[in-house]
Amino acid sequence: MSSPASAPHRRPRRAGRNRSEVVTAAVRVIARRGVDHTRFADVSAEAGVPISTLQYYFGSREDMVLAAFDHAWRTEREELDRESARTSDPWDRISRLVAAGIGGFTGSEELRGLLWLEGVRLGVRDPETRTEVLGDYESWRSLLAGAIRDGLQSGAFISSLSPDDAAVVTLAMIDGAGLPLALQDPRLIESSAVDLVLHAVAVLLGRDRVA
Amino acid sequence: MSSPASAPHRRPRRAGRNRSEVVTAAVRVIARRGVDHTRFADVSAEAGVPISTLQYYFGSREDMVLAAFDHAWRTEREELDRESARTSDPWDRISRLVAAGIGGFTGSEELRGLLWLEGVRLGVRDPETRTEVLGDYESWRSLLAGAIRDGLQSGAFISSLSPDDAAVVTLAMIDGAGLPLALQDPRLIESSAVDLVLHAVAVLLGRDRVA
Amino acid sequence: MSSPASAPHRRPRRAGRNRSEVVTAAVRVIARRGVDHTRFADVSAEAGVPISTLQYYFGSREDMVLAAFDHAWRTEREELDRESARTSDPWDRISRLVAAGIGGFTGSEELRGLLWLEGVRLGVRDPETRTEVLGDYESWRSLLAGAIRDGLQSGAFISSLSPDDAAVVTLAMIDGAGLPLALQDPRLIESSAVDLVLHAVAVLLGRDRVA
Amino acid sequence: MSSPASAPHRRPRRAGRNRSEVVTAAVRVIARRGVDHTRFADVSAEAGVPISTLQYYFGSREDMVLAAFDHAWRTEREELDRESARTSDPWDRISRLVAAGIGGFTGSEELRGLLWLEGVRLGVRDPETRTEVLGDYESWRSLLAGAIRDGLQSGAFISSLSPDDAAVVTLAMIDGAGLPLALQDPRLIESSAVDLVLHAVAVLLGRDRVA
DNA sequence: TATGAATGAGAGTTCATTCAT
DNA sequence: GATGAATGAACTCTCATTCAT
Repeated sequence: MSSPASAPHRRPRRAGRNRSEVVTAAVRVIARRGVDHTRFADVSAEAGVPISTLQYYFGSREDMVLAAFDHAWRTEREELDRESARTSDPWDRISRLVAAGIGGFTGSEELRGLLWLEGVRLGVRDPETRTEVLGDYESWRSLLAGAIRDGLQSGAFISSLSPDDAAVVTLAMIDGAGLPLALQDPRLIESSAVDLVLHAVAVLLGRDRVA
Repeated sequence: MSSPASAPHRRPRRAGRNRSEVVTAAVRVIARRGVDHTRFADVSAEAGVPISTLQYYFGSREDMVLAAFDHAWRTEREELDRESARTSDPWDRISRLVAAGIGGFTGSEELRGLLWLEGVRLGVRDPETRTEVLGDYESWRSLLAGAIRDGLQSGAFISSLSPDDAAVVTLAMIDGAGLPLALQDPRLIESSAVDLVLHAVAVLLGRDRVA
Repeated sequence: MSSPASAPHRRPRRAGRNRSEVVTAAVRVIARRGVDHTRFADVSAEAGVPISTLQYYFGSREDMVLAAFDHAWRTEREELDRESARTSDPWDRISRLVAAGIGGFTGSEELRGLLWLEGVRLGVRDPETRTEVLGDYESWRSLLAGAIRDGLQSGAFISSLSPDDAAVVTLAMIDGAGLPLALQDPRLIESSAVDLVLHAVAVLLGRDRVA
Repeated sequence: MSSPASAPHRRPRRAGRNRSEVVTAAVRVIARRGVDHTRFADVSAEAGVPISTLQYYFGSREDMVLAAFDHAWRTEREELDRESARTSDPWDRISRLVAAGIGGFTGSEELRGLLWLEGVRLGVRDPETRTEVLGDYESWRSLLAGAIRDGLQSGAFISSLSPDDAAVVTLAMIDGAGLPLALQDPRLIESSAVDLVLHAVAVLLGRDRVA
């Protein structure tokens, strides 16, 4: 393509770029079809590269799956940090996190919730994945706990629960409300689910004591 | 039930009895290995019957899985009803339900939580299963909502949430706390998880106002 | 059920009658689906009796097929004799036989031709069946040869072929025209096929020398 | 065809070549055992390649069968054209075609007749195959009709049948005589069958008026 | 005499993987 | 660095058959 002589790395990104495109394709397939129904052939079709190329990139099917999850966790963490950094107000931060968490479970384009579900399911049986999923839990909890701690210190919140415990419960509500949303439970639609959880969290944090 | 001493049929209704034993074997395998890794061979080994017998009983692998889930949902519902009927005190009933729900996710013998997780995962993609899972959600919610309503009427609880909404949130906490428990999250062990959720529910229902 | 002592044969025909109904059901299924696609299940459905009853009647699948063919050959022979006995005029007899033979290959209700084809196909590889099919050939040829011989003796026909050879050729034309008819060859429809073959046979027997 | 001494590809187009060898193996097995008894295992043994390779080549058993028939029809048509082009004399051409047609039904090495029979049997029930078999019929008939037309025009033949009709009848005799030959009918051995049919055709075409 | 329950054998299909370019 | 050809392993499914009643 260019300067074949002087460049020490002729196509430094080409391969890497293509590989990362393939990874995101794998992520999409896994979220849509589920880990156990993700075949090389599916990812091959989604990414537009031959099966043997996938194997060249990842080695085995299992390694492809792990690479996809690895990429997904990392991406999610970055997005989370970015999202929660957009405001300093504790309740605002919590609201954003709750909305983001529950939002991951709705809509046919949104694959985060499904991918998380696949991760949990895998983690229940596979120790390696488990560690990664628990890391994801920790990211969420620490962000939530941070906001809660700030609110308590500022006097905006009052709670008999420790910030960490409150974070655990809050995250539980996000996940526990997200799953029926993913199931299109007629009892829950996204907006009301977010409101409901936020209402409960507000009670928990003594934020509605004025009401 | 009781064969009157000299029954002409030595083994009463062999087929039906054996089939139901096989179903519970299938349930165990599904919970342990996951739906997608449940082979005829696995159930065959667990139940001690040849593969072809499984096919004779169920027709196809998929139908075997459905039969297993069907059995599991039905069983769970019966157990739930029995459990919640053991006391009339609203808070007691809620405590039992929370403990039962979260308890389903712990211990290697306990398969309910894992089976539920498989059901959710299936239901996300399969409409038929989805209906059944949502039915399960309804069972839980109606029991919880009933207890909450009783408590509100008796004045034991005070809440700005409707009984139905409070039930939704409570169930979300059970499920959302159950999953990390199934992942053996070091942050949660069973007893503390139950206490934590109960504490949060108590706050939600204005039960700790005296405390 | 009744007089268990004196009657030497309690239900002398019941079984036999049902068995023969089942045989004709098997014949229909074989003609429709082909020998190799005829399952116990198909005959069971067609005859309305359980599979195990078929096995009780015939022993094995193969024996069921043989019984069906046996019945079919016998029936065909009787019909042939009856058909050709209905007239003494040689050409009339030939016409009837040609029309009957070719007619067996047309229409969705007519299964004779298909059954014969199955028989041939089986006979090519199975000596036992082969003998039966060749017997069927003999029946046709002797009827045809008889008519031809009569015609030659009466001076109605003139041919350089022996009656036996002429019969062989005539039967070949019947079968050879029947197959494309069974294939719904647009080039052949039943009436024209019969006319065409009869025309050729007439030429062969010097019957159109006046024309 | 000829590799120019030092070709960089040691084995030229391995895939294509081997595949076509496998197809002919499939043709042999089908003719010998019949379509419905042709298993992957049989062709695998005959061709000396693993079953999975057959599936890689053809996709499914059914497609393998179709590929085999496709190959066989094409081959037969080419052979027919070649055979009939070897002489310009109408009667010679007819003789060759009759002999070739009937010859396909005799001898244990000769598989054409058996394959044709399988095709007919399949075509009776499967529309796709039917079209191909009827195409085969057309090839034969057009060659025969061409020779007959030539003979009529040259005055060598005289017939009250149109060339097309005469061709239909001639082909019927070939097939109708071929089947009992395939059944090893003691009444017919190859040479006499060919002579007999040729005699009949000669009469039909008014060729023996001199005799 | 007739039938339901249970099972073994045999076959096709999917899919990851290995190998050679 | 990337890809097509080929293959073995694992699994489901169909179906005839055996057994007991």
